[in-house]
Amino acid sequence: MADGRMMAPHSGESLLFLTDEHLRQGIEAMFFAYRGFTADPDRILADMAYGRAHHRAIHFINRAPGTTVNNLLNILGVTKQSLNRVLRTLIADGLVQSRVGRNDKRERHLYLTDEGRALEQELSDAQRARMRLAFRTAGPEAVAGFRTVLEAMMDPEMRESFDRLRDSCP
Amino acid sequence: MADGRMMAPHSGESLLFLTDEHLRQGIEAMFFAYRGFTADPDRILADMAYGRAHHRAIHFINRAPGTTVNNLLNILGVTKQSLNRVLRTLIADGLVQSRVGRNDKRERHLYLTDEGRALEQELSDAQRARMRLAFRTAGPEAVAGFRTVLEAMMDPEMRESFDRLRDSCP
DNA sequence: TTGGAATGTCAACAACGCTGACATAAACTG
DNA sequence: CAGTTTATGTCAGCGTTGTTGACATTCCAA
Repeated sequence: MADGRMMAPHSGESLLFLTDEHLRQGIEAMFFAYRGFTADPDRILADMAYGRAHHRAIHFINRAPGTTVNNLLNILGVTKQSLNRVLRTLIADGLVQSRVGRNDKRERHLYLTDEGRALEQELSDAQRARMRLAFRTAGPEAVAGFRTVLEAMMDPEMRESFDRLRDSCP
Repeated sequence: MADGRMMAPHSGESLLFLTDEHLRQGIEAMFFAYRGFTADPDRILADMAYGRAHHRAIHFINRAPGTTVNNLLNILGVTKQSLNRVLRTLIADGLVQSRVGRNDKRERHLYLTDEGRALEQELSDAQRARMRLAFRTAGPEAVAGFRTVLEAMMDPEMRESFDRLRDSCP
């Protein structure tokens, strides 16, 4: 099977970081880091009737107010039925407002209410605090490398969503 | 609320990468990259009756053969009841073998069978291939930064698990 | 105007987190 | 050494969130 250790001699010292052992460490680092990444919002949400799916919806509605259900679907990469359940509770609880489209009445445009924005703030503050500490600890060059590798790890469509969101905010 | 933009003037140019906008990009990068990270194994597992939880169990049993249920629990960060359901199916399907402890008969030591090792190989090959491509695209310095930031993002206990696993393999 | 495509909603099911109750084995205590 | 406490693992049941299937509404094009 594809063994990184086998190819190192061909490629010289500069590719030693591609041994299977290094790749496995990268894989495990992703696993453990993602747990930390979601830990703080998860703790906040556990007290309410919400979960990680609600957080994601709230995050991206805040990021792109007026977005449609379909658009949100593509960003989140779940089925509309799954998203719909989450949106239903958020709307019922008054965190999200859904407005029928002006031009196309099939579409629903989504906005956070004041209450929704407040929860979004609370969640992002917690998540940003951890990210800020990690970034500060690691330093600017490490952060640049972090972002480069993450972008290279995305599927092309996700990469597009990511770039589009990035470009939409100055 | 904690606004990175507000603190930039205090800290000078070297901390500009800590603005809320940069942090949010880091957060979204984690989200999209993790989707890519799990996409390939998920595709393989979807055809079987297994999911991501089975992959994680198989991965760490392979990494530390003979580990106990309790030990696996601490690494995976789930409840033993949740892990037990996964292990039960893996044992029933002959991918994992569970042996009663010699010294302490309460413990169960876990090993992959040949069949289990085969699935592990298939899953890691897919995941490593993506990681290898990302690492190669990004280059060694970016990879170093990637690992530095991820380690800084972990909770201390996860960081310990990560280090212990890393040190256990030369 | 009618048939198909797009959008969103409702219903039911599977994977996988969780808590609670329990059996067994080990360890401690009087 | 008997009785209690602690540790480990198993079984049962529930909640969140993913899935597919069926359907209503709206738009658009033949």
